[in-house]
Amino acid sequence: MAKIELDKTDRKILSVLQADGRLTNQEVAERVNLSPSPCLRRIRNLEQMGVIRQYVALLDAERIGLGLLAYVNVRLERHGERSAGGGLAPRAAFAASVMEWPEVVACYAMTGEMDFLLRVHVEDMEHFSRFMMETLLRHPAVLDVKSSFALQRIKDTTALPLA
Amino acid sequence: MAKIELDKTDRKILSVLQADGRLTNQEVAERVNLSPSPCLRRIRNLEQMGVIRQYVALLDAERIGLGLLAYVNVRLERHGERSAGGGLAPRAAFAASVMEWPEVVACYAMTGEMDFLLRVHVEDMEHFSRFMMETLLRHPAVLDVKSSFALQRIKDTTALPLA
DNA sequence: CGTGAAACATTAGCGGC
DNA sequence: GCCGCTAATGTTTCACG
Repeated sequence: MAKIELDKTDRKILSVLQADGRLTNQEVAERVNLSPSPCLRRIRNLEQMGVIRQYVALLDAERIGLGLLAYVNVRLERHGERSAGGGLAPRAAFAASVMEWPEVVACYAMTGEMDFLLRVHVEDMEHFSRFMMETLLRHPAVLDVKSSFALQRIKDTTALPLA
Repeated sequence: MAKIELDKTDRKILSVLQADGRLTNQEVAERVNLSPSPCLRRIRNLEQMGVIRQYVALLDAERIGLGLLAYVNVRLERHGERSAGGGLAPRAAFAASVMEWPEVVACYAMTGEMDFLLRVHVEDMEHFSRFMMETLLRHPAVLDVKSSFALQRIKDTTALPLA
């Protein structure tokens, strides 16, 4: 959880791996002007410290049939921060449900009037509508929602700035 | 851009690589019950078709010192959808600027009252404030903005649902 | 940090279902 | 068409200087 100090070489390595996570260690080593073994030691260290969280393949949403991207603001019921009946508080119950819904790829608790912001990938508006009616709006913790739909992707990168 | 047909094996491969993008071809092959060569051919094919867009390393924002995540709604000036002076229209000018700002990791044009939704990673509130005052609000295309800050990450995955 | 060598992975060609 | 074998080439990953 704490911030970790990174030297220039570490940052170069991270920048290279943020752009291509499948580079061979040899290629990374070349690009950061190191020989393979110290480079590998640094990479393993960055993995160990949790600076590198994961390696993943990124898919093209449209090519796998997910043509609609929505951001949904959710407001929860206010009553029962501690449930009387022994159930979960609304926030915990909602968080648990979100983990189960595959179309919700991201969910953050936020400041402001809305409690949560969801990123939702679905095939089309019909599927979105079904998800709303049959799942999200039926959830007992949900008070109301406001949805917006992506018209155009200007930029979307997983690469964080390494100042 | 078009949707691509995937059989069960392709979907298994994608699901495995979305969870770990550095698996060796041999390991992928084992998990999908294929021998290495057809598995590799399928993976290369999925890359070629653009279903797999990219392989990346995901970093932990906090551990590299980015402790604050904001979502910023931006509304643009309405006048001059085509600029008289030969400059870019506000939307195009704004999009071009967004590409240059490293703290903005995502930007979508959206339906609704706000024109754009930005995801912004910064060190702390002071840096956010500086980014607002000195960069975003100074941009000639920007009319006004509304910011919300992430209090808690419930879920955030790059893995898309493979229905 | 760099070198070298063993273990392991990738990938093209070819034959079979 | 798609699968699986084999064999050459390239990569990873140590112990050690």
